[in-house]
Amino acid sequence: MGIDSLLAKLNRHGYRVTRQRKLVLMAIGENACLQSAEDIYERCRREDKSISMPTVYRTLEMLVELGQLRKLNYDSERAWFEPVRGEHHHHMICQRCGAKAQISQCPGKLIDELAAANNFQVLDHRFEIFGICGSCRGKEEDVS
Amino acid sequence: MGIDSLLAKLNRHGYRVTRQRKLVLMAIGENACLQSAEDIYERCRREDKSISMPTVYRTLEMLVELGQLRKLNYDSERAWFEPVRGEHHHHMICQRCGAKAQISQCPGKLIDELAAANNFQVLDHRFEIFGICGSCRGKEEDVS
DNA sequence: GTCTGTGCAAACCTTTTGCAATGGG
DNA sequence: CCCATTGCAAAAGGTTTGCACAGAC
Repeated sequence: MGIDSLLAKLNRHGYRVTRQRKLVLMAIGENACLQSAEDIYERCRREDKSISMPTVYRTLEMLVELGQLRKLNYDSERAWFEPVRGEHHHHMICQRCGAKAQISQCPGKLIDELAAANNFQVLDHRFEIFGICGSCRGKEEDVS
Repeated sequence: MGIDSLLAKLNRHGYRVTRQRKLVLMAIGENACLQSAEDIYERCRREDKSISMPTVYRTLEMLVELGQLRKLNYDSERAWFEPVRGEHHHHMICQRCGAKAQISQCPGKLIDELAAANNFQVLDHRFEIFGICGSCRGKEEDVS
């Protein structure tokens, strides 16, 4: 979904289209991968120094509620956000360089089986792999 | 691993065996499922009111480093801890009542395939299912 | 006796909130 | 014009740290 259709969607839901909301949407759209609120704030400030952190957080919260943004908590440091678009996916996260690669495979079949077996209504799921990415492993070999 | 052998392990690693560390180990041992630092603190205080929150956190950190405790961050509220013992498992978490059921199935095969395909060295992984548990679904039906 | 571990208080850091001023429709 | 939205400053809340004292070995 492009920025314009997202802005139209805000409008349709009774939200006002402001300079700040456009900035946040652009910041998210530029980078398809996981970003922290701080990342998004910095990206917005490159365009307009007057935007504030509370506004970024409030906009992110709104987008999560509208189903346009996914919020992930996989470490205790901070929350991570990514646009909901394209294929469903998960992540492989490098603990050395912080690289976040998307993986299209999902243990969905396993989830369905578990849900059926336990009469559990699934609303969401998390699947992440942590370790050292190929690039960092290459560098390790160079050093040793 | 029982409390005594854990205390012996602390000793072997050069840590002193203190009243507070015994309390934390007992608190963790009593409850096999996920607990927050606050939960563990309260459980300790039932035995001894003098234990402090920083000590609980420092002990939890030590146990994570010793590989005796797993720390999970699946929400933005707080961290969750569980003893590392018994079978490897994941969790189904009820977003209504907070119940945390262990699930023995693990997408390990998928993880191995992805690691091999991407030259990724896997150090850890997360897999959680969120939704409404069977018990809460039952109550829902009663109301409607 | 030595040096690790503890409690207390305060700091930290991300995220949220109260409020008066701004600006979108 | 009205009221949603904003920026600022301050609060919140989980977690960590500095420091002097207590206690394990």
